[in-house]
Amino acid sequence: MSLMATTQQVKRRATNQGAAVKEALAAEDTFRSAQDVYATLRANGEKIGLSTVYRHLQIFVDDGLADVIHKPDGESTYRLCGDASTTHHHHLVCRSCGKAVEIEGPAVETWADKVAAQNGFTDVNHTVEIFGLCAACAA
Amino acid sequence: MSLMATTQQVKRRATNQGAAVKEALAAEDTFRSAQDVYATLRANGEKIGLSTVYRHLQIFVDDGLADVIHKPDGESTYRLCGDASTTHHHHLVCRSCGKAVEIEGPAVETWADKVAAQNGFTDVNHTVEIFGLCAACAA
DNA sequence: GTGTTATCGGGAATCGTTCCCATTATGCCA
DNA sequence: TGGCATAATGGGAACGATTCCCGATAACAC
Repeated sequence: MSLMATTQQVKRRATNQGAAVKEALAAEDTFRSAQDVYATLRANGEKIGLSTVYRHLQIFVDDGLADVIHKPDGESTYRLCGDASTTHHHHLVCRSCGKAVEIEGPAVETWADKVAAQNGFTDVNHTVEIFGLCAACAA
Repeated sequence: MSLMATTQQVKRRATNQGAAVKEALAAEDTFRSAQDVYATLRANGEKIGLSTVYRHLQIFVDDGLADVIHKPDGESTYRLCGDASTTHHHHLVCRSCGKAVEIEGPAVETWADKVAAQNGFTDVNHTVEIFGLCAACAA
């Protein structure tokens, strides 16, 4: 994103399901799919529907509480990332286990904006994700 | 990609359909979805099935003739990019019309590899796509 | 030509995600 | 504290992109 970084939170109701989803995400520092989170919650005996999981994940993203990564296979994965005030950053993600490390690359940001401007592009944003095998999974 | 840059082409049969798909892609310098290409071909009276379009697009990717971009909405889009020997590059893509400009950022490549190495990640690759509105679409 | 076999294509199947809507539960106010 | 307005829920249907299956078709070699 580049414009509208407001992230204005709308009033929302506190529900068990919402808390459960957040908790599930908070439990791991990996990017997890909606289906995955749903399965985990159900396995824990949580009473929640798939729609609700999707709903909350999207809300977290809208509120700037979570980041999304679209895996090459098309699946969307989510991960809580600090709070809404955290600066823009990217991720180094393990292809195998999903574990992610937040990284920053100021140079990339400016480079992206410059290149876009040179080509007459406006309203620019970019995606930069680095995939690899973490030390643990390499074994 | 970082390893396996071999791009070994298997012997393939020359078919009208394969040629048609390549032609359709070659006609525009924009990233286009399989559905889009299929619709265009059918509109042109081409006799081809959707499966075949997907098949050839995937073949182009495997042979290193085309690049893929997974749009945020999950749709995959394809574009012919020089030939297999072309160097690794990224794209500046118009969110609206799909028009793409090939860009290079040597600094980004080295930065990505360095960051990954520092965190113990191996077998690294990365995706860098810049989205924006091209001058034409901004109007 | 003829035969072998890669390729085609249409429809069924899959998969992630969104939509719909009657039911439930939260938060506010009296 | 009780009751109400309405946000949130969830299960199943709907959807769109992609893949799979497999009998029919067409390339290429001899």
